[in-house]
Amino acid sequence: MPSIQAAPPTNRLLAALPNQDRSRLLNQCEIVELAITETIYRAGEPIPHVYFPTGGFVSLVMPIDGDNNLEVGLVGNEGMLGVTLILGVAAAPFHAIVQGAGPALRIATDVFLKELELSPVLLQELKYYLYVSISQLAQTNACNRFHLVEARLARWLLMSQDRAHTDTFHVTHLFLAFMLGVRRVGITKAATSLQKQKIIRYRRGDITILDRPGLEAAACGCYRADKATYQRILGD
Amino acid sequence: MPSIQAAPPTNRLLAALPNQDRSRLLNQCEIVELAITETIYRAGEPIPHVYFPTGGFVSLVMPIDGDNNLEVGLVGNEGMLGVTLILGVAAAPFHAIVQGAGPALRIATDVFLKELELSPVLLQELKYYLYVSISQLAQTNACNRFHLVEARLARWLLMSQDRAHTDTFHVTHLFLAFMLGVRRVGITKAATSLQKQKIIRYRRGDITILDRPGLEAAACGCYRADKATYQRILGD
DNA sequence: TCGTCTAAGTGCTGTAACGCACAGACGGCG
DNA sequence: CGCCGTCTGTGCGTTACAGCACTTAGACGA
Repeated sequence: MPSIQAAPPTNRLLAALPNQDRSRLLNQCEIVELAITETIYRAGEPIPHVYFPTGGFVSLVMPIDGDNNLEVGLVGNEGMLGVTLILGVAAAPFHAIVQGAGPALRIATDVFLKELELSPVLLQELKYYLYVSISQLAQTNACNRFHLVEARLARWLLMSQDRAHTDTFHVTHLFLAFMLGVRRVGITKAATSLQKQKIIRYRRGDITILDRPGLEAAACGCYRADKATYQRILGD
Repeated sequence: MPSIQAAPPTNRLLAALPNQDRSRLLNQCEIVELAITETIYRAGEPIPHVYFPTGGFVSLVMPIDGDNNLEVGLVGNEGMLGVTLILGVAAAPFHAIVQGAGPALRIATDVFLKELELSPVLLQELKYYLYVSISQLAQTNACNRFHLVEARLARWLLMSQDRAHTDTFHVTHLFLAFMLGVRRVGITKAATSLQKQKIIRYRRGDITILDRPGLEAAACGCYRADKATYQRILGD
């Protein structure tokens, strides 16, 4: 494992499979590099491939009223893109937009569906993952309603750090505003506050997390709640 | 208490099944009366029965921070309670609280799971329903973020009317505030505005819808979007 | 070296919604 | 009948965020 820094070269869903199922699935995969801002799925359109991110991570974005967007989920090496295929629907429910560059394993949809039939363990695991995703969707819903921008920003940074496996990543205030459904200035205010507390440092789109415990304290409980749900359903 | 004389005696999911599957399922069902404010599931706790409402309807409520709650879904005779069981998880993801009194068909969880294995058509239909529920969860998320209380109240009234199958139902401002995650006074303002436009009339908890087209105009596009999604995935 | 671009900071005003307090209004019940 | 609890209406100050405009600061290429 030629790991640079902390980035594990694996996807957690795949890692949990029995050896035989995993190697059969891996044989069908190709490694692709996710490019930042790349749109992988568009809401309502067919899903051509599923992805198991290993290094990159991807936002799930719900469009509304034509001109607004809201991030409703984040997928990294703990999850997969296209899990709703197990429900027998070809169309993606949301946009999927690459948020952090990095590798992913990719499989064509029809091949994936055949593999699902061959591996009950894989199917059950993905059902669990879908359940976790549903719970987190509802958690995010309530979070957006009740929590302040600063706490939500802190939560977003924690989730991104978990998926980026690095302390520094590139994301502008404008893009964060887009993701969290607030104005850019709202992000500027919240980020400035976090910076004054020496929790983060940023410079022209490069954000560095300086004080992870401080960030966890600044975030709302939703971050811990999400992790707990994942652990409860998918933990080993 | 609203009368349910207009309620069709059927559940749409069950109605769509082939005769043989439906009658086998119905044989295992018992008819129960859902009482208003009754809690059917608590988030995180096991699901003892699944329900197919025929006349009553039920709110799905996400608890957050211990003292707040947010409605994330509404289930009437177009859906079912406990659909996440098809993912192999015993625990309910949200609270389920009866919103409109009326009958429902009920089956014990273990019996239901056995029926699922016997009826692939039932399973596929519930997968579709779960997909629709996920889409609506995201829709509600974005709606809560971007739309004003009055539009969201209008949407809620439309959804409730669809599920109550009557123009009048009982719900106080306080309860609406609880459901929509706003203060009671916010509901009072929005409801007063709708009443001044002669779209609704209410009196001590009894709300009557006077002008359904007007209500649809006052609601945000999320109402239509939800219906379109249901129709696209589950329509005949 | 200079113009241009993009990211970020600042200041202003407007408004949706909150928190609270209190007043009327109706209905059930002793 | 009168009391009380529930439901609704209203007002006032506060907060969080929106919308808009403008400035500052690096980055970069001609």
